[in-house]
Amino acid sequence: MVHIVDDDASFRTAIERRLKQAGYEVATYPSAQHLLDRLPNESELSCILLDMRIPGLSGPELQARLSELGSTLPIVFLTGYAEVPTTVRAIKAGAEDVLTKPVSSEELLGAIERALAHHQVTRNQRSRLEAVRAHIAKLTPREREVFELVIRGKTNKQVAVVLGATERTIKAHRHRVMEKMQVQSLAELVSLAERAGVLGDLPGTAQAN
Amino acid sequence: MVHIVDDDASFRTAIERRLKQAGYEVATYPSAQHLLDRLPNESELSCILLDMRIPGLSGPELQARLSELGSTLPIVFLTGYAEVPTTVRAIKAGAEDVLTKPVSSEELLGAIERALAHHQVTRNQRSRLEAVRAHIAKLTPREREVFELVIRGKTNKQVAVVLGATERTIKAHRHRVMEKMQVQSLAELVSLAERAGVLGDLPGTAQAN
DNA sequence: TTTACTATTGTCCCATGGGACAATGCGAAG
DNA sequence: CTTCGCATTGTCCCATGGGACAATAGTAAA
Repeated sequence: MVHIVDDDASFRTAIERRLKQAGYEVATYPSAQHLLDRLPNESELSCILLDMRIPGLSGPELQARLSELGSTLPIVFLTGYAEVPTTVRAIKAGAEDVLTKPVSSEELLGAIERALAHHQVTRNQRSRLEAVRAHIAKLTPREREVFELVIRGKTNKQVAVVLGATERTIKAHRHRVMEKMQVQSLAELVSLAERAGVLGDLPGTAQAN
Repeated sequence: MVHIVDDDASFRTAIERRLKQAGYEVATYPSAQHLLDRLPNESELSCILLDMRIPGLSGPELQARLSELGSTLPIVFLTGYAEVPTTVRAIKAGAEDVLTKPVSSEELLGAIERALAHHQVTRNQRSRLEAVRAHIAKLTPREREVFELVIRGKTNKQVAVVLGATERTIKAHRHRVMEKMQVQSLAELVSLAERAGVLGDLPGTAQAN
């Protein structure tokens, strides 16, 4: 599935025809706002073919907006002019590719293939991450506190002191944490936390210049 | 410190003058090979100002070469022509920025500032990573095996079975692993392993399309 | 008010982790 | 041949983790 955003109707249909012929499903949008109004389903394998210069929200602006909304849809930009600074910003902001019009079918299809392949990977990573975060979200405030300390290597006793509770209590919370996070060992718990970005930077390795 | 690679001598000296005036130390190289011959010190805060088109190894080729060599020096490309595909590749390959000639002092100094700031961060991350890897490298083969299993949540008993040894033996190895890795808890050990990329992808979350 | 969730703490008991002290066997480097 | 690093295993003992069973109390929702 490819989402085409371009204000030029004849261009849209031309590209649409090319992509459909290549076996892709296509949805077209005359403006960024049209796409925002019908946000593509994140879970469907797809990418966005986005014109850099369009009336209303510009391509990069739409990219920023989607990013704010947490979208991971890969974006392939199309631009009529070879604007290096814009290209640099777009790629650094995560665009999959930037193509110049007129674009050959080879370039176009290649870029779209890469974008879709990339989306597939991203989507999987994302779903794992969200699964972990969902589990964390189900922890009660107290359990969350215990969690934070446990993954940093604190023993039950140490956690008990910090949180002003009995070791026995911490044991109970810890047990529920392991349960809710669906892990069998401390190692797994730390792995998940690390991958979910719960553990900030480790102290002690700071380095001035 | 800024390393300038450009085949045009007059351009080199012009830029050199501008940068020195802005307070930077400068080293110039007439070709990619000259820079490779005197590889800049990774530990010094610096960046490379690299012309895209130079005789011999091209800019992107030098970039690839440095990358292979494990360099993390940030690269700011300079190009006389607005080549979008090349720009895209350069940025995706990790270039800090791509500027078009003629370049304003504002652009140039801004890009260099960002590159140096980025290098500072990268360098710190890198030194931490290397410290961890250095520790791992000091493990004996057997200790390494124990390490791999322990960070995946295996108990001493389980490790013992897998490696065909007594639980007591594993305990001994494990003890030395904790010692050599300089950590006090399993949680820290897992954190380090995770950050060093020792733990591959977790099984069980695969997802087909 | 009754139910449900959360936080808290206890005791008993067993499994596991980890330190102390000690020893054996093997292969490589000197 | 001797020294050194590595792998191996033992016993004793204590600290810590974790399951089972049980209970109290406050708060918020139904």
